[in-house]
Amino acid sequence: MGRFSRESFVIRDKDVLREDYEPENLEERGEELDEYAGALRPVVQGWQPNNVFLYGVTGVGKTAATHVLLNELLETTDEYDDVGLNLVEINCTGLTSSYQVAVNLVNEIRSPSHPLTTVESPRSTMSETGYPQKRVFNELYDDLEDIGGTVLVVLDEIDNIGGDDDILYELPRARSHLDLDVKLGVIGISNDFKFRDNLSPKVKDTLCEEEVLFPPYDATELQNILSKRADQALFDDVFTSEVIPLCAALAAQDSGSARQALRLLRKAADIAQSESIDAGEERQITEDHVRDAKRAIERQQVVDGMHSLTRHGQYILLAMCTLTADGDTPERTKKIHEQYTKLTGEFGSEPLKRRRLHDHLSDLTLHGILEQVEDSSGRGNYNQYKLDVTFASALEALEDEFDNLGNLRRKAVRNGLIDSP
DNA sequence: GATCCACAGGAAATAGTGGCTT
DNA sequence: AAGCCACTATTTCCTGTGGATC
Repeated sequence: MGRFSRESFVIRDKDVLREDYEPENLEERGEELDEYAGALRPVVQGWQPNNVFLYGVTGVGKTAATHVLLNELLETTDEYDDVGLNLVEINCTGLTSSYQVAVNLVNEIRSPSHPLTTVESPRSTMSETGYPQKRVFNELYDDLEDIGGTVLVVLDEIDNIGGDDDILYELPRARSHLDLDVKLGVIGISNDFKFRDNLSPKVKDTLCEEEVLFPPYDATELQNILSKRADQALFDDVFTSEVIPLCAALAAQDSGSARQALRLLRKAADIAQSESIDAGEERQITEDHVRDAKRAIERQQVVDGMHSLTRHGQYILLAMCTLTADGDTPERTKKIHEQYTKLTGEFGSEPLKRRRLHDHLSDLTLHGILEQVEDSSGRGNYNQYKLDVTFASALEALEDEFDNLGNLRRKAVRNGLIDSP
């Protein structure tokens, strides 16, 4: 059997398990779809669209529901001459300000692949910074006016912009204020329930006309979703009867996210698949594969997180590792700062101030690399931190970034934290 | 019980980088 | 080239908190 055999044992169609795969029918979201569709109905009549806000944690079908409904809506409006429906959709991941969202909207409209780009006015895209904010909004209005008809602007993961909600104020304003010939609707999709509360009052009034809540899936719903997907993606009888309930249960406990559940199943299938190839015969997916998958996914996320740290983030993680090797964790921020300051000295770089260290530490905590621990000394509510990943994986990640960690590794071996290489 | 200590974390200012306009 | 503009990372300043201390 060759190393690159095309034979596939477990997986029939891997695409069906991919994160970006969107089924034509969305399971278990009947009520939400009805409510959502109701909010979009004015579009069919050619009326001013509602602004719609969708709330729910990641992986509960908000984006999928949007695509399902908007496709239906496009098909329906195609039947009528008097409604010209156009869509502009962007994902706001990584965009931290209204300014950036506006620039990305403009660029999306102008991107050559966008169906709304007209041949007559091939405007060039804007750079991400440099213009006054006013200018960017004006360009956006101009573009929207050129498109005309009914325009639905979909802002996925809009909570990324945090408190800076200018764009949400400006977009609805564009339709009434600039007497444009455009019927404009905004669809905002947020993973964060609190996002609504943080919006300024002027935005809340106009924008939150319709809201649809997407609750997390429970284990039963996840099982149903997974079964449907597994039927397509996997060969028959390649998994034991506990596999799907287990994936569903693990995901339901944690996030209620279908994305997470599918990720587990896919990874478990991957593992079983490569075992099968090694063995040269089919190996069923088992509970153990799912548990291995869970571990592998978590480890990968943390390792990715560690590699994307800034230089000082790495110093701080290194400081935490040395403290751990000395058996001193959990440790108060003060001691962490001392250790960190010593380390930066050794590497000939200036240490950050105390305040900034706090930010880095809570950042690392947020990414699951450190864990904040209750202070046991009885004194005040001070923060203490310890590694929330194995020492081995932290050291491994750090060794990719630093050269001289031999001492640290030896000390860790002496203290039984890791095995000798 | 008033005061102090040591820290957490918010808000605003600053520095450095890089693009845009005139 | 000068003067804007926005971004990110960081520093400075400051308020609040809860146990410790007097």
